[in-house]
Amino acid sequence: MTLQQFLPYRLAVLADAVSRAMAAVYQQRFDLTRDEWRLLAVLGDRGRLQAAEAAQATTVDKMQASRALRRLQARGLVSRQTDPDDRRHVIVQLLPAGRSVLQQLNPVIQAREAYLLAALSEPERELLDRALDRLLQRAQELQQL
Amino acid sequence: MTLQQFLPYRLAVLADAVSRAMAAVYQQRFDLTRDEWRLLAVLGDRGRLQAAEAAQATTVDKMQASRALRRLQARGLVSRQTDPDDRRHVIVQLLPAGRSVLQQLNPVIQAREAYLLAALSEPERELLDRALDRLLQRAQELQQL
DNA sequence: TATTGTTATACTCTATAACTATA
DNA sequence: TATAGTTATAGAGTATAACAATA
Repeated sequence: MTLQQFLPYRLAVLADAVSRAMAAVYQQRFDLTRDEWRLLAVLGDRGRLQAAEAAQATTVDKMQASRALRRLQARGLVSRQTDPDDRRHVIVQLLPAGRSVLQQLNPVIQAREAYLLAALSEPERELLDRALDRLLQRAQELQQL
Repeated sequence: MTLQQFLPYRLAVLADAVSRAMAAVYQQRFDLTRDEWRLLAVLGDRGRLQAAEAAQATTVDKMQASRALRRLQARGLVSRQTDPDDRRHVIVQLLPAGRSVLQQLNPVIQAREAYLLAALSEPERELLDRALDRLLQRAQELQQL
């Protein structure tokens, strides 16, 4: 067993390095946490969502999502309103200030992603794409044992 | 920007799932943390090391490594001795009890890794191997900006 | 009785830096 | 003065479960 060749270790080291490279952008420029950024990104992409939907789409658990959304609301980046049709639901929506943050962040974030992907040829990218999906599926199967 | 297609997000989700699938093994069977397991694995592979070398090889920082190694020593899995040639150095070495833990863990851990990799063909595995290296290199470049 | 979201709490992890001893 | 390792400490993140409001 060589740790340096062990796939779980390599994935952890890579994900950590990539995550830091991205976090540096949204932390330094807008003082956002990873959860806050993910929630903003999902709201930017999919519009109004229930809190639970936003949590699921970002793989942030509902408790952390609740706190992150409250911070985003306090900063005027999103709105939170109880759904009149089912008053247990909270509808979350991006506000103009939140959209502005995304519009400033996205070019930088996407440029960094593009720089990473430029390490690979197009066929390699497609294969990586499929490999990540398949590995995730198997990892989730292992977790359920 | 779709979070679900964003490479850093996908890597984070995958690494987390894979990490949990492995941690379940060494946590439940031997009450080891991730850092403790990494240090044991490196010591099993490379024999006696200075504390700083062990930390570097596991990407665990020296402070966390110091604590993890003390816990491993308290459980009788490793020994820590000041190097007589330079009394600032601490030499860490796997003890028989530590080797026994590794011998019980490794087959299970490696079977899980093999199950993950069975999702890919041999040429795909080779490509993934190179892709992870190249992506890591670029991620580290981005971090230094 | 079940569901959505919030609150509480304890625990772990992480980051920064100060400190000790050796060189 | 620099290095290896340890200790201290505060802050962030995580996990579990209890709770209130609503259905």
